Amino acid sequence: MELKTTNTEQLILETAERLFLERGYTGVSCTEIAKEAGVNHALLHYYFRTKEKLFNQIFEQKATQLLEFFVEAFDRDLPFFEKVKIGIEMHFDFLVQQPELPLFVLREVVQNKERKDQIIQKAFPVGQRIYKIITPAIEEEVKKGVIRPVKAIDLLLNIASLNVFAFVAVQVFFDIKSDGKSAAIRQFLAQRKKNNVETIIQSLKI
Amino acid sequence: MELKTTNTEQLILETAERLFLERGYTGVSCTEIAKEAGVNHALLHYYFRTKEKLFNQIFEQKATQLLEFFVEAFDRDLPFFEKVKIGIEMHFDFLVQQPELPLFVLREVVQNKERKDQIIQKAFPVGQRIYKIITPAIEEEVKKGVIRPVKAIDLLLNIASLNVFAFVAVQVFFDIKSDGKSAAIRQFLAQRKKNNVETIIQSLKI
Amino acid sequence: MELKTTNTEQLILETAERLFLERGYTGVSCTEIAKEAGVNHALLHYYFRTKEKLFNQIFEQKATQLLEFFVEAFDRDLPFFEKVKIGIEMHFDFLVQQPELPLFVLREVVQNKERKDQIIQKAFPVGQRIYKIITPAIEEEVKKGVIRPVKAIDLLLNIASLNVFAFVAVQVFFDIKSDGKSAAIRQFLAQRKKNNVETIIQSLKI
Amino acid sequence: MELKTTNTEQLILETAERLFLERGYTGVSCTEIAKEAGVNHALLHYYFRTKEKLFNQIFEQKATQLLEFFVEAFDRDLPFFEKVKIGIEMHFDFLVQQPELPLFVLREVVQNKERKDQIIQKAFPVGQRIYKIITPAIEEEVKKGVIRPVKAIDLLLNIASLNVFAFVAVQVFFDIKSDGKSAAIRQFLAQRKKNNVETIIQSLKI
DNA sequence: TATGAATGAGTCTTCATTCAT
DNA sequence: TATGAATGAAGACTCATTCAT
Repeated sequence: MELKTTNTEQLILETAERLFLERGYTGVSCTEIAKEAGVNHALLHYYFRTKEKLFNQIFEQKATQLLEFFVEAFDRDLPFFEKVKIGIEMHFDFLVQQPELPLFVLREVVQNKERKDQIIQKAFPVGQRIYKIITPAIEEEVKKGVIRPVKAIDLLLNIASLNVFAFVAVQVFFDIKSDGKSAAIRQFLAQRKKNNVETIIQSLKI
Repeated sequence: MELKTTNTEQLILETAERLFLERGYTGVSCTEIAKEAGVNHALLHYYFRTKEKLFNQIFEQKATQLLEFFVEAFDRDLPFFEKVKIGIEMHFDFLVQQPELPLFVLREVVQNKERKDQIIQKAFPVGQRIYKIITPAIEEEVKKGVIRPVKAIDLLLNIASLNVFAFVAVQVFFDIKSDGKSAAIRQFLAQRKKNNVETIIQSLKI
Repeated sequence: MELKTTNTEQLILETAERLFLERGYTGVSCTEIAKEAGVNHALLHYYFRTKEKLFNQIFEQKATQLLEFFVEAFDRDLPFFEKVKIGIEMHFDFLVQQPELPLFVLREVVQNKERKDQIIQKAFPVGQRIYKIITPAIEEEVKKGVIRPVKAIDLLLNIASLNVFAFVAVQVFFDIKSDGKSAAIRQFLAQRKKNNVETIIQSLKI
Repeated sequence: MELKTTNTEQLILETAERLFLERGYTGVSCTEIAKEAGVNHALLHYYFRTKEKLFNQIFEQKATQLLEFFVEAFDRDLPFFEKVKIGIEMHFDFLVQQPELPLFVLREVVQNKERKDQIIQKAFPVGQRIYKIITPAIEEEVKKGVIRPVKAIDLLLNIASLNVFAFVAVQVFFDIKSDGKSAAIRQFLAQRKKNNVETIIQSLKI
């Protein structure tokens, strides 16, 4: 809704986003954000009032992205196995762009009651939408005898587990900051992507 | 070696463990630990010198537990599918005891280079041990034509993904602290445990 | 270069100078400096970052003053005995303005290796300059048969000893802070000034 | 008067003396003294009650030594010039044994009103004794026409200045702790000792 | 005599925030 | 819009001291 964001405001926001994603709310100070962005640290409060408000703005955006993209990935009119395959791959590719995203959201959700409530409220409609997409699709395939009966929630959690954990693992095993997009990382992720699709597809078959 | 740890020292350690598991290194202050434990905060430095040392003591123990138990779970002389099933279940049950453990370790590993290196060093031998257990078991089954060819690392990551993520999800969806072991949580976890075993087993079949 | 120093910054600096001169680095706390200056003690760190940096700024200035003035005192184109007499008197008069200076510098130099190295580096060129002024002057007088042969370094140390010690003694025997410039102190110093000139001059004669 | 001092008490005392001489009252902590002495730091309070009391005990002893030895040096039945020469040399040799002593005493006296009063009280009778030794000796020589008229107090301060300052200078120019008794230090001190005697003697002559 | 445990006060320093300009 | 100055609260940590054993 906020149509006009100054360059400076945007700069602060981007810097804060980068640092918060790296080290979380408590791990970053306002002074550091300001210094990194090259602005006076009083300015940060001029634009965002408090650290909490600045953080929440970023957090809300990021959490929303994470959730909504999960739905989008599966919201396609395709044959069932295609839908699942494409969905997993799209979700995975989305995370490639922002590998720090899932752990960032999880970390903060778990640490802060308010944010947990906030995200659950947001997750509920998202969950319903995706549920409505996946449930009938599963039922149809089960009726056709192509897949074994599974609950939609389990399937979705399985996908989320495998995809998200790939990026958590990447952050544990590799130095994402300095390695950037090294060949080793790319290879590891490619393998996990392929594995995740196969694992889910295979696990559904009778 | 340190056979005698005072009651007070133990009390501080336990309090610190609880708080650190909840909110991480940067999210907890020494003053808070001391207050929560009901002791003077100088005492905390008397026993542990620095916050870092206190934290590391806890972190190392927790990370070791997490890693070693994963191996133990699969280090059993059983038929392949049994080994996998029992392994997943044991690992899952272990996490039930300490649902905050995986996110705690992941959080700190990702945030702190030193701790990442520390845990990778520790993870390496553990990884090798489990790899030696699983690889020949897989090969044998593949030869028998019972399972499709999969890499051990992929299988293990799949298991870790599904099990760990169940507890991350629990922390997101439920209020672990106050709910304690509510029926809803128990039910959710029971369902995920069953699902995880089935998903992995099914995904292996040809 | 820094032309503008706030009133407050200057106030802190002056208060710190006064207290450090009185009681040395370890004898004064940041809190005390702030309280004495009537400012919040966070402000002290806002301007100077650390106690060490604040102290060093003062110390360097004071040590430089002390050294450079010693040279200046003797850097005059005068007949030998005049040069010595005027030099001693100028140096003495300089110390009258800042009686705490020599003991302050000596105290910190002896207590802190880093500062010792720092001052020795600074003292070296100063020493050379004054050496070049005094040595030929002595040699000439010796050749004329007016004074006995002495080493420049000994003459200079003798002067420094007598002058500096007068102010150390003043601090021991009198209460410089409350007495301020009492008659007793003035008289004592006048007598020492006269004595120092006579002692040095007499000691040079054949 | 305290006849029995335990080994441990003595050990603490010696350690404290060494550290206090090096870095002064505020520069040393009780914990450090105890650690250095290898004893529990509560023991230090068992023996000496407070840091202040421990320090004062050492300070008083050291200050007394410093003062009394000055008298002793000149309290000899010798011809005037011999008395002065021997006195300077004895005093100088005494300081060789404890080069840190004068600066230590001066530092603490200046920093602490109580200790200043304490030492002045002690210095008074000492001063009188030495005054009574030197004054008539000077008068006699003046009468004989051998020396120019000087005040006893000036002569004594001159001697103290030259001798003490030699050891202050040694601490500034050399690294007394690591160099120990290096050749360079020995040479410097030998030269100063010779210079001090000559300077004083020459300065007295008509 | 000796020590481990405990503490209140104090150390330096950083924090998020406010305000006048 | 932007900043330098200012502050109270909190950060980790050390201090001298006490006390029970």
